[in-house]
Amino acid sequence: MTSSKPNPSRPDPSSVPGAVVNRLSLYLRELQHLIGDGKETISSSQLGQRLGFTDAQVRKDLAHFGHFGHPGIGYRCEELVPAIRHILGTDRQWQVALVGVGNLGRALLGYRGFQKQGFRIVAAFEVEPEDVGETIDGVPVHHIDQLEHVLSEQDIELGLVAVPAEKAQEVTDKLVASGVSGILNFAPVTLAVPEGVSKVGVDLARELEQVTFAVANRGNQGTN
Amino acid sequence: MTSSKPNPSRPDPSSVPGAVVNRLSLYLRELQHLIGDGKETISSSQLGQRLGFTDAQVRKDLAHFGHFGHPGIGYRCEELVPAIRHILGTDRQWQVALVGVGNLGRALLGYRGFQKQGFRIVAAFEVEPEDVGETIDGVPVHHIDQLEHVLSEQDIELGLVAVPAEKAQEVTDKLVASGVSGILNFAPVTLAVPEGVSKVGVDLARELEQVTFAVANRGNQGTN
DNA sequence: CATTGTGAACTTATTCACAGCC
DNA sequence: GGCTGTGAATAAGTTCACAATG
Repeated sequence: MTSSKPNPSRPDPSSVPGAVVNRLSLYLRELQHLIGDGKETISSSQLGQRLGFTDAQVRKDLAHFGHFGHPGIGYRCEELVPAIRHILGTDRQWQVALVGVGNLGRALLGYRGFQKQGFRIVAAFEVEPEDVGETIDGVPVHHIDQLEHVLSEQDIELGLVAVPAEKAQEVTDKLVASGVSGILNFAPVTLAVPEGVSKVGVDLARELEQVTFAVANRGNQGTN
Repeated sequence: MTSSKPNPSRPDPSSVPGAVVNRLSLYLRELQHLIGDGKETISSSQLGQRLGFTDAQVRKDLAHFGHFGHPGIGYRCEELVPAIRHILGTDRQWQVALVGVGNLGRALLGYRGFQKQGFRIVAAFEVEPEDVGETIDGVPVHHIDQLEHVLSEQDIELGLVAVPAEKAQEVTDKLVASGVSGILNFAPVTLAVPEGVSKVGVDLARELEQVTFAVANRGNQGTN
């Protein structure tokens, strides 16, 4: 404990359930759309309605991190967006490395959504000699053996793993050894990462399986 | 109730929590790797260990759907894999339509992981005239106006939405009108779908935000 | 007076622990 | 002896409901 009176804007972050963080990023996305539509404030019930949550859920989630609302008014979009970005850690730029410039890797290099949220892919890596040396969407493709060297110079904190399943763990180990602290993994394997390194996995076939389960068992409207 | 004695292999599927289904597909993936490695049986504790769950969790999840284990032995991989595929609905082929052959759409067309799990993208759609008529990875690209027509002939049940956010709802409405019953959405918006249609959203920037939260708040090992 | 923030009630999910089985 | 399936116990997450508030 640093102070006797708990600071409402910075509660113990490791006690926050993952589901809350997931919803937080959903709130952020929706708020950004709302701002685009010129809306100035939104109530917890309106926001919840758009995303399929209750008003209480929205308020509780946000209350984990501070007092962002205004009684009688709701939440001011322009105020809440930077607050959530701060919580998520995206109130600054993150430099990202990509490993694997196959099909998916190339799509990630061109994906605009990353830049919009402050992510910049600044280096890509491959084993295939024919891809090395190329520049794709402004990003230089290095040989994978250069990974540690390039990362040591560029202050890259996040890694995208877009290699075949068999190579994913090996690549992950290299990223970790090079000091990366978070990984987004597109290979269909569960990666082992050391304590202190975070990872999230995106497996497209698994996502579709969630859909087929719901379809085969009629009426599960599903995760966002 | 259809019978007095509850059938253990087919419980009410809509009562199964989404988180269970999500883990189920993770079990499936791991089991498929295990078979590839020549392992014949696995215990709930071993399987749990590999994925970061408790043994009880694994057993409870599977017990939702039937009696798949063998006391003293564990689960037989070759037996459990088809059982889970049946539960998830992937014990058959699913025909899939893709809308949007930009960056991401093209990557999806070439993605091998879909085919491995029984998904076949059989038609793609675009607005941009220069892409229409093309064949990418063996998949014909039709004009979006042909969507309803093509889908009516091909028994396509799932749709992949890989268009810009502004067009995603419109495209979704068309897919739904054409009889699709499940949607995997890559656009960074929350889609509205009618009752009875299932959807799952994959927002790459949001996934990365889950990583940055964990990194910015040290030690949340993260999903998967 | 619409709307937040929040304890208390409730619901859902996870883990424990052990009888039953191979 | 090793391991499952499961009811009971515990923990976590969600909703209710209402006092506080600009």
